[in-house]
This record gives sequence, C-alpha cells and structure tokens, in this order.
Amino acid sequence: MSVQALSDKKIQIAGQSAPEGRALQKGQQTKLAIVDAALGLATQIGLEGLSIGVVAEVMRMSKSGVFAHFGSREELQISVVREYFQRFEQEIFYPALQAPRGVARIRALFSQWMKRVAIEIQSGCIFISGAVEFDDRPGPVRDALVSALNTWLTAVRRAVTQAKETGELPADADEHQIVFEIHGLILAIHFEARFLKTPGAVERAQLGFDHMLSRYVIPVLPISKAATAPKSSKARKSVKNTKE
Amino acid sequence: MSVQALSDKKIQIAGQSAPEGRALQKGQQTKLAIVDAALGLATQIGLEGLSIGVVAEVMRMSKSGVFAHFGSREELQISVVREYFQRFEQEIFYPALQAPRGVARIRALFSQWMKRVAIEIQSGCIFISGAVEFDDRPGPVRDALVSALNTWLTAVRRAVTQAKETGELPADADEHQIVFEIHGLILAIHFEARFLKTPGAVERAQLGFDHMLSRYVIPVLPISKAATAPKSSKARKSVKNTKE
DNA sequence: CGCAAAATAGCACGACCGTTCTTTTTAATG
DNA sequence: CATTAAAAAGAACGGTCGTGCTATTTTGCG
Repeated sequence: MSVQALSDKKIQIAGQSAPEGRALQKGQQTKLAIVDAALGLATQIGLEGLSIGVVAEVMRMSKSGVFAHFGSREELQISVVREYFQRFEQEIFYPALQAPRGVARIRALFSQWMKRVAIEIQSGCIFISGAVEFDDRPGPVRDALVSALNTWLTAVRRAVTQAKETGELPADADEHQIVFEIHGLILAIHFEARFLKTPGAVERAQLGFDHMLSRYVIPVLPISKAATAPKSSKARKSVKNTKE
Repeated sequence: MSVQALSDKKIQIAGQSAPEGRALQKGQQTKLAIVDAALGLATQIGLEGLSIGVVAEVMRMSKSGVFAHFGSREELQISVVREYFQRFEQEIFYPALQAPRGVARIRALFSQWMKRVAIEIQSGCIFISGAVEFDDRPGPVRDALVSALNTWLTAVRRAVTQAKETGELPADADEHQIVFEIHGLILAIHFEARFLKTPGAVERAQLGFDHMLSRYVIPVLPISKAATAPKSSKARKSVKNTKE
C-alpha cells in the first residue's frame, strides 16, 4: 500500500466516521498521543530534528508502529504544525476575543501572545524555528507553516482594522505596518531571551509596544467612543473568520 | 592521533608560522577555500545542515581531505561562524564608521545592516538560523555564535550611547531598548520577506526605524551640536573595541 | 633531483535515518 | 466466545552521517 493510499484511508475514516460502521477509538487515540509527544519534542529540537525513532522512543512504541499512523515523516510534521496552530488559537486568540473590539483587543492579543512567548522562552516556538528551517525548502510542511502563520497574522491585522473602525486609530494607519512592528518585537524576545539569555526582553517588548501604540492612538475621543462603524459581517469561524 | 592532538597541531601552526620553518601555503589556502564554500552552504541550509560530505562534494575533494583540515565538524562550523562575523564587520560596521558619531552613525549602521539583510533575503543569515538551531544546544558552536552576536549588538549599542553623548538623543534614552527594537525590525524583515515572501518588508522596517528614532531625537540642538562629551578612550580594535 | 612532511584520498566502522514488508498482538463486533 | 480487521512490532533495506585508520599523492625546500 502506497503512502497515498494510506493517506486516503485516513481521510476517509476521519471524513465519515468509518467505512463499514467499525468504531476506531484506539487508533485515533494513540495518534493524538503521538502528535502530542511529537509536538513537545518539536518545540525543543525543531521540526527537522523530529525523527520517528525518537518519537517512538518517547511513546515506548516501535518505529513502524508510529510510522503506520502517518505514512511518512512529512505527514507527522504537518500534523504537529496543525496541532500547534490549534493550541495557538486556543491560548492566544480566543481569550483575546473577550476584550472589546479596538485598541483594547489589540492590547489583549499582544498580551496573550507575550504570555505565550514567555513560556516559549524555555520550550521554543515551532513557527519561528520552522520558519528558519523551511526558509527555502518547498513542500507541504512549509506550506502548512506559511498557511498557519498567514492566518494568524491576518487575524491580528483584522484587530487593528477594527480599531480603525472604532475610531481609536486614525483611518490612515497601516495595519500591515503595525503588525510588522509587533511581530518584530515578538521575534526579538525569542532571540534575546531564548538565545542570548539577555534578561528583561519581555519588558522591553512591552515598552516597545506601548511606544508604538501611543504613536498611533488618537488621544481625544472623536464624537463618541461607541460610534463604531457597523460594517457588513458575514458568518465567520476560527481565527480565519471570526464572528466577533 | 586524537582530535585534540590534531587540533593542537593546527593551533601551533597558526600560532607561530611553522614548527620547523616549513612554509604552509597550500594547506591554509585550501582551508580558506573550504570555509568559504562551507559558509556559502551554511547560509542556505544552516549550520546544522552543513555536512562534511556535501562540503567535500562542492570542493571536489574527499570527505577525509576536508575533515583533516578541521578535525571535527564542530570546528568547521566554528570556522564558518568566525568567517561570517568577519564579513559582517567588514560589510556593515566599518563602512558605517565613516558617518560621524551620533544619530548619523546609527542611521548608517541600520542602513548598512538592512542593505545586507536585503541580500540575505535570498541567501539567509547564519546568525538567525544559528540562533534557532542552537537555542538550547550548549557547546562551542553556540558559544561562538553568542559571542559574535553580543559583540555586534554591543557595537550598535555603543553607537547609540555616542548619540547620547553628542546630545542628539536624550540622556535618559535606553540604548538597550533602542537596539532591541532595531533588532526586532531586522528579524521581522527576515521572517516576512524570506519565509512568508511578503513584499515591502524592507520599507516597513525602514519606516519603523524612522518612527522609533523620531520618538527619541531631540529636535532643537542643545548649545552646540559639536559639543561632544570627550570621555576616556582606551586603545580599541575591531567591532569589540574601536578607536572611532 | 631527492627527500621529508604536509595534504589528500580511500576505505571501513558504527550509528541513525525513513521506509517497506511480514508477522504478531490487540481490540471491537457479530 | 469467535472472528476479523486494526494496531503494533520486528526485521531488514539502502542511505547518509562523522570519524578513525592507512595509503597515496603533492608540495616545498636542501
């Protein structure tokens, strides 16, 4: 059975419960456990450092046992990227949605992001290590990484756009520029704290963020703070398309 | 002969010309060529991706022929890091020294740095990829990277300090904070341009830099622009300790 | 040229890698 | 409980890796 066929089977199973009504608890269950273990490893040693042998060792399984769940190492890596993104969503994006639209939500997003980064100073970030590892290595893993990153950055950009709509940020503010600078601060934390072990990186990023925002935020409230632009809002889901 | 003994011999040769007056042109010459080839490879595939076999292939040499020059892969990696740093100095730091002390030199440093980064969008930066690869992998390679990076960042920080001394930046400006933000912009270029292939990253970094500087720069000149603080200046060399 | 040392090549080793094929064990259903 | 498919293990493959040996070639000097 080829890798393609194996992959198709997985999709089929996941797609419509089971081919002949069979339950399939154990398989999916251990697969999730493998991805979890692989994710833990990948944050430390990177996606490229991830080897089936090491994952099998951690899982106390045979190499072929692990392999059978994915059909290829690449598929395992992609599963890890997807899982990482989901947790990213869960831990950063959704909590920030509780803050009201506008600058408050931008602050919440940055705050949550930094909270996560502070943890990742010890464990590492797959998006950052993956970006370096797959800089110029085309393929599905790179595609998965780019897709996840773009989705995330787009979500942050949308929060900035909303702050323009609420009137807290000037209409000519460039959301791409703002997110670019925010991203830079996050990357600098990783670099200085995780690699150089320089203390105070998180505080410096926070300071840089405050400086940057204060450059944009309109101090006096225009007409009414609650006068948000209504705008059309289609049904949305996940980070990519969100209701709120 | 052990790796240690081999390494000692190299040091001895490099240290005092030759053990018995022998000339050693060819060896050093090909060694430099190997490092050059390895550097070119490392910028693309990273220091970890660097294998003696691939280097040998590029050099049209045997693996053992390449190996003999370094005694270990690690030593080859360290040589690459050192060479990269020297070129970094040469292409960014020294040209920027032609600008007068103060904000002008900070601008020159950032400009040269960005010019280099713009090229590295295609080729890659060993400092960035190395930082990710050796995040939490102790050893001499990591040490070499950290040392080079700290030297460089310290040099940039010193330029900021000088701008405070010339009175162009306020005395309470935090050079570490400023360099942190500059570094973030550079990292964001790499991420967005090299990985995400987002256009306009260089321009965004330049804009972010201008914004940041304009937040600090004192618009009206205090007393006299030429009234620089004399300060004690010991003899200096290289990026680490520079006369000018 | 001839000779010694340096530079390079050749070869083999043990280790780990991803993957394939075959066999055994486990799990879920009738 | 028996049956059957899923899940996991086992073994082997070709490959690349860094490295250690030994042999050969090349280099530079008397």
